[in-house]
Amino acid sequence: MTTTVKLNSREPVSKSRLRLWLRLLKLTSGLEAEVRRRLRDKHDTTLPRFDVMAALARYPDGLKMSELSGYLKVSNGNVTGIVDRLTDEGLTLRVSVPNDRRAQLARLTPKGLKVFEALAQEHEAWIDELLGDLSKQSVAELMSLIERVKPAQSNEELR
Amino acid sequence: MTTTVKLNSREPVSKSRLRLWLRLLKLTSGLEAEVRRRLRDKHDTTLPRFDVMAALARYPDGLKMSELSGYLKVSNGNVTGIVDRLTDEGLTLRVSVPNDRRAQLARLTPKGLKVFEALAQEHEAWIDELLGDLSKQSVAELMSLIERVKPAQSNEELR
DNA sequence: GCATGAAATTTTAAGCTTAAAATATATTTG
DNA sequence: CAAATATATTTTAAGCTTAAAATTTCATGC
Repeated sequence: MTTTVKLNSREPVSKSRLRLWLRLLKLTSGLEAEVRRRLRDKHDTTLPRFDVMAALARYPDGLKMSELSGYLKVSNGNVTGIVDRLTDEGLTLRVSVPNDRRAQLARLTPKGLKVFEALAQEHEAWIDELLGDLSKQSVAELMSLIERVKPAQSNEELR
Repeated sequence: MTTTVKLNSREPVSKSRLRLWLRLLKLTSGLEAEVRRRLRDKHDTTLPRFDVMAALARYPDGLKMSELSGYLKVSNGNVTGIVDRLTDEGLTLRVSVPNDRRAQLARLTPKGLKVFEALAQEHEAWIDELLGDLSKQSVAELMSLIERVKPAQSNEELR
């Protein structure tokens, strides 16, 4: 239940924070690249498409385009394109909103839901495999350390 | 020097690994977005440009285009475009390699080096600020936990 | 009711990214 | 040495991403 660590007191903390950041970035970028690769090679899809489907799966009644982009923290124009392409493939559709002809709900089609559920299950297995070196304890320790970084939680506004 | 953690034994470890992964991704994406924002707003540049300059700063004699893309783990065509634009701005240049007319070295210009050094100094301060909630100890603990994940180190080949 | 401003979305322009094709040069091999 | 193969790089096509401009519709105030 404990971790013991040697501290290098010679180095200023700003340098070790930078090294940690670069390591963190290398780790997440590498894992993310592997997930992208598998999505492409095994399922002919992409991470952005997966993210959009995951958001819509969580909201079965659909999300307005602006809600979707807010939820995913990407631009409006961005989701326009992704939903366009998902719609071309029959995985999503746009539903008009009563009493507001400006807005539209994006929704998963039944096919889209089915595709996403299979994808999500595989995705969880991939992560389990890729993080397989982390024991339950290490996972818990990492989670608790990560939570200490403010922007992680109050992700809303950093500016 | 120790960390104590409550373990939720109810949850399968695959689920907690997935939650950790999503948290990690949210943290690094948020921090990276903030760095990109500052590079753009304060210095009218981008993270890929910064990464290329950082690589070239580490190799003052220059890197072949393929070495550069290998070092940064991006495609060949990718660095072609970035170096093109850096060269347009007078920050890099291409030097032909003796005895091999196929290859070219990318190098920082003196101006490029000056620009990068200022940028790098600010960048380190940003990271120090953004990770300011992590004590020296937390940094060391995080680093040691991260190192446990295999792909982080043997980044060469996941496939 | 009509003008004005606000809100929701799409379009546009520019850059990043990749895989695959194309080009140019080098090396190997018959 | 000529042909085939390998290597280094660029080009191309498609998708992702953003900020800013453009469009459409709604709400407010006169």
